[in-house]
Amino acid sequence: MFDSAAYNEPPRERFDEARHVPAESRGDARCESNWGSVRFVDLAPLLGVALSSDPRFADVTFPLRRIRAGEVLHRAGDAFKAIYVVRSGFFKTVSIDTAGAELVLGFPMAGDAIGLDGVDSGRYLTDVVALDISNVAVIPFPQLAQLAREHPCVERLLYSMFSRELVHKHAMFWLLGTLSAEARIASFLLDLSERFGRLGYSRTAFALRATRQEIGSYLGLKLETVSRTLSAFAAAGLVYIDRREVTLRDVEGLRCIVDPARQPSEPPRVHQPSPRAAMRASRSLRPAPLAMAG
Amino acid sequence: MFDSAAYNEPPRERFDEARHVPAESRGDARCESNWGSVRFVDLAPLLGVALSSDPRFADVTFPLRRIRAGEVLHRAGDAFKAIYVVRSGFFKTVSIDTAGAELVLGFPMAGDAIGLDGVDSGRYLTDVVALDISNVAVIPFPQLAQLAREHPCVERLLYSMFSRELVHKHAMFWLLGTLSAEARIASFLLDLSERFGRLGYSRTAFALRATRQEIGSYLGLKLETVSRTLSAFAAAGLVYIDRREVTLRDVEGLRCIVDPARQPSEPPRVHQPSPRAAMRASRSLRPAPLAMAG
DNA sequence: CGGTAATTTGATAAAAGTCAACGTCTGTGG
DNA sequence: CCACAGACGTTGACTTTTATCAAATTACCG
Repeated sequence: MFDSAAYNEPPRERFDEARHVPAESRGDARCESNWGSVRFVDLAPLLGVALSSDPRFADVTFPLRRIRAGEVLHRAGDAFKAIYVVRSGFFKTVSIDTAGAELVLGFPMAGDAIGLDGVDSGRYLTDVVALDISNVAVIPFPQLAQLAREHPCVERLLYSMFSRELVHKHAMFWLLGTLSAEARIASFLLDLSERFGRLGYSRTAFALRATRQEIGSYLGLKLETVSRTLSAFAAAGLVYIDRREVTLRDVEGLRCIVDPARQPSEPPRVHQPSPRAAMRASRSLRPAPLAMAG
Repeated sequence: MFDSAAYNEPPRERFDEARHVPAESRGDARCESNWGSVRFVDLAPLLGVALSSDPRFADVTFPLRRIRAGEVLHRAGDAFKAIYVVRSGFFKTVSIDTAGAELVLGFPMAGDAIGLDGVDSGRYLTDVVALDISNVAVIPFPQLAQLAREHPCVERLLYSMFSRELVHKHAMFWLLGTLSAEARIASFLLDLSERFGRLGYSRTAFALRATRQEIGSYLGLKLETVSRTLSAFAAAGLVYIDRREVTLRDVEGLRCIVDPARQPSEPPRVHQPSPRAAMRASRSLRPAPLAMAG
């Protein structure tokens, strides 16, 4: 029913074989010798927390795992053994419903934790697929739980990871429950901008790793609506779009689309109509702007 | 902007005064002597978990708090000191956005935990308002965290509470991202039915404690759409509705509306058209059934 | 290079929102 | 006890938004 089946195919095995890693080891931590490891204390800053300087942490390391675009980090139903902390790259988290339709739940990137949804049942609830070459730290959950029992700072780290899920939940309720298609997409672009910026990348020029369909699934929209809205944003001068490359040209304008109450403020350079006026204009490329409301 | 302001008003204080509880004590645990307490081991079954028979649990009790309809359990920004486990009653969890609009995030009822969203930041992120007279156990979080460190079963309880939030998150993504208004409302009714049933109440007759507006906010719909859809369900014979009293007359039919792939199966008693056909018919009470698609 | 997936765009239909009016319940105070 | 105010709910007419269907174009992978 879905044409993105390629993502769900097992990746070609010959690379794994070439590295003398049995295919079955995908999904667990045995591949550590291949891709090195990272010290816990070095991982913590990425997660936005500080670990105490307790010397016992000096020895704690976690294996790294490299994932190529299209490969699966874990699937729904796999045994939950570890959570993953993304060090680089880009993923999609998806759930396949009873009818086989794919629902994108999130786009984890560097600094995000993956796999917490398996803690309770002992099985992951989602598929996680890399959309770009990625690198993750594999954190065996029993080990993390033990560290959390012994160290208040790790306990707080664990709570913080859960908490981010709840913050994301609230943000998405708001997005899906109250925003128009335009506002959802503006919000999505601003969110990516913020996240890339926090990681040290450009806040205004970045690549969408996801297809229009994946973006639409995440935002509760159809792919055509995503495409049209991006085109309209481009026509309004808010962004420049070249396929999956995005350049934000008027961040404040995008913010105004998310929150109409916001003052349009002065545009970045040359004279322009307000972002919302420009959107209205570019929208009515269609028939005629008969904007005389009763 | 919102007419449900009454819920956000502080409840009349004279009752509190009559009980010699200062108004400031709403929101913390000082009122324990008024409403008794509950042993942890007696609370656990409600949460769907078993506690070990460790004798150290025998002494652990938590204070109870009674909340009347319209009263606030906690507000966004309040200091996070405790989580609450609902023993009886019905709440709404709401977030107020920058424009002052209210967004309903959930309807906690018996067995649900409230307040986990404060764990990370030390402040609750939401307002929680009782929609019915309710009774909650107040679980000071530092105490729970300590128990979790010492007892694996409490640790798992804590993970389980977070996990339920994630399951709810996925379910709501799916609801808000992929379902029509009809399917959302059918899904909502079935969810309430299931939750009431699990608590030992009727699965087919219950009261909506929330207004149409609150239900709509939760489901990402306008109150008129909620009202219309409930009326259409009633016209199709799927439910009987009297104001906030709901009787489910065709649970299987509601399931078919949520998941059209499902076989309509034989209707409960007398001959009826398929639920979806009935819905189509009752919908086109409006102009005429000109159903000749090109 | 060729085939497939991804994207864009248009025309149209369906869904849900908006605005408006009216009905109904409830609790309060005369 | 009844009248009334205000919140809640229902329904209709109409508009706007988004989905659907279709077709053409472009990019990417092998």
